[in-house]
Amino acid sequence: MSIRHGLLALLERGPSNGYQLRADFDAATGETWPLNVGQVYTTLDRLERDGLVAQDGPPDADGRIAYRITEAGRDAVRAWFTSPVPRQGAPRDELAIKLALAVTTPGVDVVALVQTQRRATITSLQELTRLKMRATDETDLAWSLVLDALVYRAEAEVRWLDHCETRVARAAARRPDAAPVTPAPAAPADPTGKRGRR
Amino acid sequence: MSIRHGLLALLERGPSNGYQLRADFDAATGETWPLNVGQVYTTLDRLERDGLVAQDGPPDADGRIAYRITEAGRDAVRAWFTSPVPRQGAPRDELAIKLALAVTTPGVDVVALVQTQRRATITSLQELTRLKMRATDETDLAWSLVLDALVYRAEAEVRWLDHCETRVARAAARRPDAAPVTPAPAAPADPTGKRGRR
DNA sequence: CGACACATGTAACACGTTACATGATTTG
DNA sequence: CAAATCATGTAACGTGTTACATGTGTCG
Repeated sequence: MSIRHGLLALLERGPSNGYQLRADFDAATGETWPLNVGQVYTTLDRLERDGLVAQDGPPDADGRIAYRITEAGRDAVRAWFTSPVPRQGAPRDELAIKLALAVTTPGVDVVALVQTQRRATITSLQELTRLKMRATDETDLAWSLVLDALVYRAEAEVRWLDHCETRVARAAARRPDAAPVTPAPAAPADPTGKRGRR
Repeated sequence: MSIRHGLLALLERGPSNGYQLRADFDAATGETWPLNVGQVYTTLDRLERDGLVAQDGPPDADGRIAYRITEAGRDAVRAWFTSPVPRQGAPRDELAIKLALAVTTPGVDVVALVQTQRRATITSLQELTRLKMRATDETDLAWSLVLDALVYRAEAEVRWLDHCETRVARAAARRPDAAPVTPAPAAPADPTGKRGRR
């Protein structure tokens, strides 16, 4: 839904066409999440269908089709900007899920997993600081803030990974667990199941 | 893709059926991202189509259809657990996009936006600490780690929001900008900057 | 009996991605 | 001329969400 709202917000700055909107969107987020052009057109169609934007006259001499935001669209933008992003609507965190399953799956080297991820996150963190040198406050506040968001998140991820490592180590110490590597043949797996957790 | 891999990982612990898998998935993540049952069945179909799982015999007396993981599926799980989650494949951060567009859209009260979001994040942070009291290391390590991930992320978000506020204020001070807000009824403007937290 | 948990599935829809197709204009 | 850029669009596919339909078994 970020694209919908993003395009709407861009259109509040004045009528524009799909190609231009895409460029503006990419510029605003510093090409962090590049936007496919086709996506822009389909999204514009849906926005028009929902009455949030309207074509601003016929295509011009160069074939450009300008869209303008409607009153309903303006309301939607206002609502978007004045309401917080819902916390429970947050997308699934792949890394968190992976770790949650790793610690409950026998034969997974959780420590190695954490280490690998940590290295990857640190690397992207370095990449981010390299990018940040090019986006100073002056030139592009928006992009700079987006980069900061990624940095803050990555840093939190590293801290969380370290936290996980100590927690896992502590849990492993508490009860000397099974063999740390995958044994080749499969487990028997109790067909009488029926009872789950909870 | 987290669901695919999640179900695969659960199946590596032994054959199971859709209903049970859903319960296990929810249990592993502490009902943080509840999984729709129907989704499980369609995902199992796709996994079977791709040769990563296979039906483990005919339905039993109670109508249960057990699936088991195949060798290819085992490879996929191993690959998932041994490779880091790609940083550039990260989903769009709605909050970051919103703020990036807010600072480049005239007539948006960025400070108010930040404050509103901050309050919401703090609230969900409190909710999380409340939940954490129920998930101690002993009872459920996986859930506890997931909650920690959310906490770390939320804390980072708060820090980032504070960071944004000062950055925006500094930028606004540097160049006295256009009309600050849509003049709704009682907008107490507050040119002193709303400084106070942290 | 009626309600509820168990268990499987389908249909409709929204969103996103990739890839391709079509033209007009510019430029080396 | 050939290639790149501008600009619009369509098709196919994967994934996710919600809602509904169906049937069995259990229990108060």
